[in-house]
Amino acid sequence: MKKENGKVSIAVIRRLPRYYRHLSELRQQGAVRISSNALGKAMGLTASQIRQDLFCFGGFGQQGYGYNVEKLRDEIGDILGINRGHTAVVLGVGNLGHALIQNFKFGNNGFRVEAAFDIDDDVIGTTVGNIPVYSIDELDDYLVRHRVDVGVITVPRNVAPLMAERLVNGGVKGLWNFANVELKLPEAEHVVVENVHFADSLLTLSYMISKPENDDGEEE
Amino acid sequence: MKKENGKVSIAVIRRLPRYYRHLSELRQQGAVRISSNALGKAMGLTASQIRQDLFCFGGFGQQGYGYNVEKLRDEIGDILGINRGHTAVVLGVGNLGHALIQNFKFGNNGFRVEAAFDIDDDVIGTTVGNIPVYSIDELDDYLVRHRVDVGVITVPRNVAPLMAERLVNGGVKGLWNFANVELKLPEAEHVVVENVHFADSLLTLSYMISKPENDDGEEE
DNA sequence: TAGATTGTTAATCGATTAACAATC
DNA sequence: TAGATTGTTAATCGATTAACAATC
Repeated sequence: MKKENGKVSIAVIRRLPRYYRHLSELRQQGAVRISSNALGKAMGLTASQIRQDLFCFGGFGQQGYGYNVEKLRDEIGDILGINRGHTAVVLGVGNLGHALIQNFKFGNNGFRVEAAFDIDDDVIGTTVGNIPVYSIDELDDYLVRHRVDVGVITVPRNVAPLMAERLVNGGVKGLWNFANVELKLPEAEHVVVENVHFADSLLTLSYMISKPENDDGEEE
Repeated sequence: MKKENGKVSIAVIRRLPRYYRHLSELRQQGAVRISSNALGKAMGLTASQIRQDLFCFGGFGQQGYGYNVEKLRDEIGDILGINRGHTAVVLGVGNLGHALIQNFKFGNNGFRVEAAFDIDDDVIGTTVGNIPVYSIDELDDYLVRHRVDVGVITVPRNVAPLMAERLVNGGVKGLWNFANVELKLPEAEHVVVENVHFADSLLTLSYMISKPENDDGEEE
């Protein structure tokens, strides 16, 4: 029943986490089944798009019934790789690194953070939310001895490219980049970069609140 | 020469901050002119797309020459609303709110953060990076007395919707939402929400590093 | 069975790319 | 002038939406 042959477009992939989130909420609210129509209404998508998206991975529903909330959620979680025991390390335990380690639920997304690295002697040797903080000097050695899937980059932008390179050389599969630079990787290494560009996000918002020259509604 | 009539698509808009960032870097490196071809190569886009994107807003280049780096940067900054003196307040001075206020360069993106709000008595009355922290109880009153364009939501997800509502009722034009929920606003209020969903981002990365069943390259 | 809703193909729409005349 | 590169229209490609037979 599975398909998953033809490359799935990035647009579809980026909707999967949203499906997952909504289905998780529905499940918590005790919903057992949902139709593509109802899910679409809740998420602001067309039912057609949802069915088309899921069709990329095979059929998870049942005609005349709809989708089982829990089953669909779990299937999507599986597709997203939530059950693969992914590991991560955090580079840079400044404000942002700290915030991520302490507040962000890596576990909910299938990741285990196993170590953090910094240059600041004041934090090296401490733990942040149970995660040990090592000197950045130990990074390369650490990567040799541990399988790390993702490096989280929360260092200042000027050192980000260097850190990226070391992570890639150490064999990580992906970079989660919070530094406001486009990382160019050592070629041909086949490492995926996912950027979280705060500035781009805020500027997009800036554009959207700026558009109407006259601030009184009345458009379209 | 300007156009800007037909709705500009969201895909184009989300590329504008990237253009702005790249042009800023080029300018810093001393570049004076650039062709759509060279810019495209640097950014991983086609020259055609760049010209088409800019065409949405009118012509900023010169045939046979290309684009003046500084002029184009400034024009795009203008389009993005960087010179409108936007103001913002931050709701929630936990790890993330703290990190944003201290590390994120709001000013570079045309925003002035004027206040922060929290429920914790330990931070109320203090300042974080020169920004005063008020009690959340004072929010509504504050919004009456100050023009605030954007509310930055870094509170726990369970209180985020309530905060959003209060901000919207207080007259903000946009919400920059870091809480991992889809905010549904009081209808018809015409407020823009820009989400920064860490979880969605990480799960997308998770998908991309999970795909090949066999971990040895060999794809194409 | 009748009703509902999916899986899946076909039609439409929009975004990207190509092409080229205009012009610096 | 000749060369370069844009502005802008046309062609292509891909993503979304519509339609409907399959089937629970």
